[in-house]
Amino acid sequence: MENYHMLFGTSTQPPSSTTSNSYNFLGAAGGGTSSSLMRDHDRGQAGHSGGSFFAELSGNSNKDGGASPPAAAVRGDSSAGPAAAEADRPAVAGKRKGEKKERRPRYAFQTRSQVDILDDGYRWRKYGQKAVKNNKFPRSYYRCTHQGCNVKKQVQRLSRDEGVVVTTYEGTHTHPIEKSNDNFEHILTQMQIYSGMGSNFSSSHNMFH
DNA sequence: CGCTTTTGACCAGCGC
DNA sequence: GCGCTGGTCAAAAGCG
Repeated sequence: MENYHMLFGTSTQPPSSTTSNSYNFLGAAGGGTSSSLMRDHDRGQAGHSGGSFFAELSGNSNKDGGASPPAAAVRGDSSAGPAAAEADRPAVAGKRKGEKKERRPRYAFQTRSQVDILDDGYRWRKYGQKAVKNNKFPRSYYRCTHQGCNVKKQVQRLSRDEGVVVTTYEGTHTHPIEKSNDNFEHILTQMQIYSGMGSNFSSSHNMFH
């Protein structure tokens, strides 16, 4: 798993190692103020234009900065649900406890694959699926089944390139991999990364070997 | 029998 | 203020 972590990076390591297409893990390095991550942005346009895809993924942990990010994220809490609703269903007010916005690094990368589910050695449980506006393919939400491991992952296939799957990891695993990541390593080799210039990525050649 | 997937509904943030 | 979009939950179904 070491390598895993290393690859994803921590952004601290500038990709100076090689100018050639390195992995496009958008490291976190948020500006502190958690701007809404890829909210509207061009999103679908991934095809061309500047390398940044997901723009900045939040992740900075500077809580000490004072300006704590809007904790509003935690839904639930009072939920202010009208009494009526309560009768029907306890609403979603499941988690009252604010998770504390622990720094949750996000790493996104793209792969060329026929299947959405890449076996990275961890066990994931799907907890949702939603159709996004610009993509005809739905986005799937996964969560690591390991207890205490809050890592989430979302997988989405680009409509413009059905062969491209965008995977976004959120958080870091606090437990060892269950399976040999040998397989995952293999996947890494096929990771495509096109940092924006269309010409470059094409060199990916097939991964079906 | 246990776990995973599926699916609809709900909720919060943002844009208009 | 309303509507849209995205993210999550939870109940039920499905599969090994």
